[in-house]
Amino acid sequence: MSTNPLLKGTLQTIILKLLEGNAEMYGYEITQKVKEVTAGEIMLTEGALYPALHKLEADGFLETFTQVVDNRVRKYYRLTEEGGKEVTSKLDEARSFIDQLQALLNLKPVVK
Amino acid sequence: MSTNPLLKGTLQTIILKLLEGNAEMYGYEITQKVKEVTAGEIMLTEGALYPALHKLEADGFLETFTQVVDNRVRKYYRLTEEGGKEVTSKLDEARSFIDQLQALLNLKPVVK
DNA sequence: TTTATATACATAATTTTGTTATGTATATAA
DNA sequence: TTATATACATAACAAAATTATGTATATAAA
Repeated sequence: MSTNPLLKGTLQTIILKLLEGNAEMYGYEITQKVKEVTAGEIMLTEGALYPALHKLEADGFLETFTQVVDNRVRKYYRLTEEGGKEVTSKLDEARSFIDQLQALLNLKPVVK
Repeated sequence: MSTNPLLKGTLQTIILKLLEGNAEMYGYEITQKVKEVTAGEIMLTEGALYPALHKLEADGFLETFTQVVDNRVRKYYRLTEEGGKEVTSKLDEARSFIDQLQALLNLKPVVK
């Protein structure tokens, strides 16, 4: 898997948002979902994804449980209550940052 | 000065774009312009800005000249021809990334 | 007058957060 | 039996920030 350098700083937000819309997801599923939604343009690397999931769990934003499917272990993640609040907060930040960035780069779409 | 963690990866693009619209700018001027355009929400740190300018120059995208104003030295930067092409390329990347990110975060504004 | 703030540059130490590489293990299609 | 997909994890490394520090001048405030 390969990634975009612009991803920096947004990975946690992406994970949290996906888990807001999906109740529970496992790591590999997250990589596939991101690939699907972005038509293959954003591919999460495992070296970035798993440490990010571990950190979100350590921070109390995610909780986990495992399940064996086809003799393979899946580790499912879901939002904690704290995590639910964090989604809102991170989304606000992302929204604001995208606005400012578009202003700086003159990419602001003209509202008709 | 303080910054947004989301800035990661976009600083060079911001610098290049500002220099596309301004012919020549010096470092401090860039920090002020960014602050102004983003209503103080994005503040470039000197520890990020100056190394970024030096790198863009080393890469051949910017050229410099100095000027003394009020007994203080200013180092002006302007785009090289190579730099001009790089702006287009970086902007395309940024545009695409913002699109994908908005899709993932469900922030896509509804087109009316 | 001396102190804080603004202007103007630069760099070193550190931290964050990625990429790349490697490892383990099972299932399935070629 | 070999490659690819599924599924996790971590170590070595690199990029790109933050934070801290340093130099120096101009100007407004205490």
